[in-house]
Amino acid sequence: MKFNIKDVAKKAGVSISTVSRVVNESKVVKSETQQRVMDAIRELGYKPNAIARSLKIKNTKTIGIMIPDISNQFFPEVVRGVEDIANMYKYNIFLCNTDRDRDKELQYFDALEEKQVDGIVLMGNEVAEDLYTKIKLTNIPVVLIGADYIDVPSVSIDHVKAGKAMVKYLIKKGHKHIGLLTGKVTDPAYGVARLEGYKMALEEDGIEFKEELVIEGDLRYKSGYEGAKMLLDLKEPPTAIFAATDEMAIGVLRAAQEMGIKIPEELAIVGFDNLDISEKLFPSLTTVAQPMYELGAIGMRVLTKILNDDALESDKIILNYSIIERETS
Amino acid sequence: MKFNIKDVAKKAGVSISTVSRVVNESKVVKSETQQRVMDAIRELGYKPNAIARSLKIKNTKTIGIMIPDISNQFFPEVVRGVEDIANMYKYNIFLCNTDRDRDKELQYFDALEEKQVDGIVLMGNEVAEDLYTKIKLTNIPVVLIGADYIDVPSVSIDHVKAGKAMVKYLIKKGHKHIGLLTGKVTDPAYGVARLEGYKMALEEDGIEFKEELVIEGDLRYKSGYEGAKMLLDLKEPPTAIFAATDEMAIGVLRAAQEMGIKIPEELAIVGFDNLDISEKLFPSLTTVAQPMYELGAIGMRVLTKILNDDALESDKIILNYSIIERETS
DNA sequence: TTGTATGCGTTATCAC
DNA sequence: GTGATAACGCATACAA
Repeated sequence: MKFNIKDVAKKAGVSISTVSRVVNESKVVKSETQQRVMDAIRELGYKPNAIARSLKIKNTKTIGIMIPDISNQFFPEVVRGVEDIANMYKYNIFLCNTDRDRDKELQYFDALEEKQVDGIVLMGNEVAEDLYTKIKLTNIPVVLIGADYIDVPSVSIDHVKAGKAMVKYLIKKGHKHIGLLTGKVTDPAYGVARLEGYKMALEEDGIEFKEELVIEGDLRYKSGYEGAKMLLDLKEPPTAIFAATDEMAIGVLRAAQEMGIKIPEELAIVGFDNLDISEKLFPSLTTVAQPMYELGAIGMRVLTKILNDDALESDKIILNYSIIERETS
Repeated sequence: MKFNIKDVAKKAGVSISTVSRVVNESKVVKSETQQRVMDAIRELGYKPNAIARSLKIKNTKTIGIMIPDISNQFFPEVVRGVEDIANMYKYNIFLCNTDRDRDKELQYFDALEEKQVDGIVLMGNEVAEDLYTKIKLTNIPVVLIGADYIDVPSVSIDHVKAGKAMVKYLIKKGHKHIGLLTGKVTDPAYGVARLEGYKMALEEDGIEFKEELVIEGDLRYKSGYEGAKMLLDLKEPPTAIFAATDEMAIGVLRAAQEMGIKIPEELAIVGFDNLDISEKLFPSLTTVAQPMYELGAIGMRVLTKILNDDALESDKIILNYSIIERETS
């Protein structure tokens, strides 16, 4: 039922080397024998065994992608970017959901190494000590997406600048009392960067920073919803809320709408990421767009360059963000 | 920098068979030598080469999953289900986005075969002739998710019954003039099944079927939005719209809200799937829940059973749907 | 309990 | 142009 190169060789009356040559499109084979071999291949339904091939040639045309969770709306778009480019260069990709769990990360990393992937694209904002050690120890190229704080090729956006730009946009709109729903203060991109951008924008415009206007969440819907309720229950509630992710912003939107607050007249809401859904909501969400697909695609492109020993212009690629003004502001 | 079993053997002063035995946790090794070998492994940072192993033992602990598009909200949840179970059984998964493109499907299928995956999970409502031929020809087990119309193990829901149930729900709510936004009439699940269920429900309640109330779309947001506009522009617009997917329903919602139509007082909107976002909208969406995670998880579970030669109770597993009543109806 | 030797399906080097 | 043959890194039958 399943044939190998030997079977083909026998059937075509040639040696396995010749079969190998035609499979690998070597030019030296006489076109007549080539035809015979191709006939045999077709008749037997022969498929080369990529495992055997990989063992010999020491690459697998396979890469791994580690992300926190594919069911979080943010990541599918990135993965799609990776996959499209990977496919273009004939790579297959192993998908690994880590849930930001240290053990799972290490476990998957080991599995990817053992399966001899040619490269790994890594996503998730914090890279734990242990994982970083592994990255430095392995000879498998790793590229980081969405963050740039370790000594590894990466593609990301400038989160501080982006956050700051959004707050400045709000200020220009006349807001002086702006709530911030941020990520964990330990999360470099969605926690510290967002808060830093927020503070910088306020400071530049001489607006006082008020502790009670910033609430730490976990970037998900529920914490956006709950954070908004807290903010909106303040004696002096904000006139605008900046959520660290669109998902949180959707929670804010829902909370505000439940309370009968008019958007954007009584409350402006802005998010971060530009999820696919954000423009489909009513009212549609103002947000800072992260080029998610490009993050993935360019990340993978960088990886292919590394794998081809092509020169990289830079180890750290910074992509542009943009503020998308819609109906919630 | 990269060591193999031979290096470990030398370092530990044993043969490669012994190293192989401790790596594979064979019980026969004397605990003293086992310790020596483990020390050598640790010191060298040895990682077994899964490719070589696979070549020898003829399985790869790898499966492939083919879906139309990971960036369509429906699939990440399914993939997550697959991955969780796969991970539990120590499988890694190749992610393949086919875009419902025939060529891509064939291409990926070939690639998965060549890479010797142990099994394939297939999703997407139509299985093209060519692909089906390949499935029947290969000896790699394939399980189908979300559809059950070919001679392959599958897990899905009863789409006709589910569609019918939703329409009956609408009728019980007092609606007699119900619009249907369906998928392509060639799509077994989202096209024909939805229409069939709709017709059955109407018929049972003696409601006349009106051609102009059903519009064929492509299951995506835009076609929901546009379909809704057409329906709502009718001289006698429907009092309820049943969209074949939540994504379409979100388009309907947006269209209605733009037109200032009160939901659900003036128009009920119901969808299908129960996407994560659907309960977060305002108003939240009434829909029939497809157990997406379970579809994936159980599909993968079936695959592991096949791979272990465990008995399958049934080749065709039908999961339950449920109607989730929320604010749009 | 451990070691030797063979083969998994390829590619590539070297002859012819 | 083509064919033997030796790796690739491992698991395992068999011997010791």
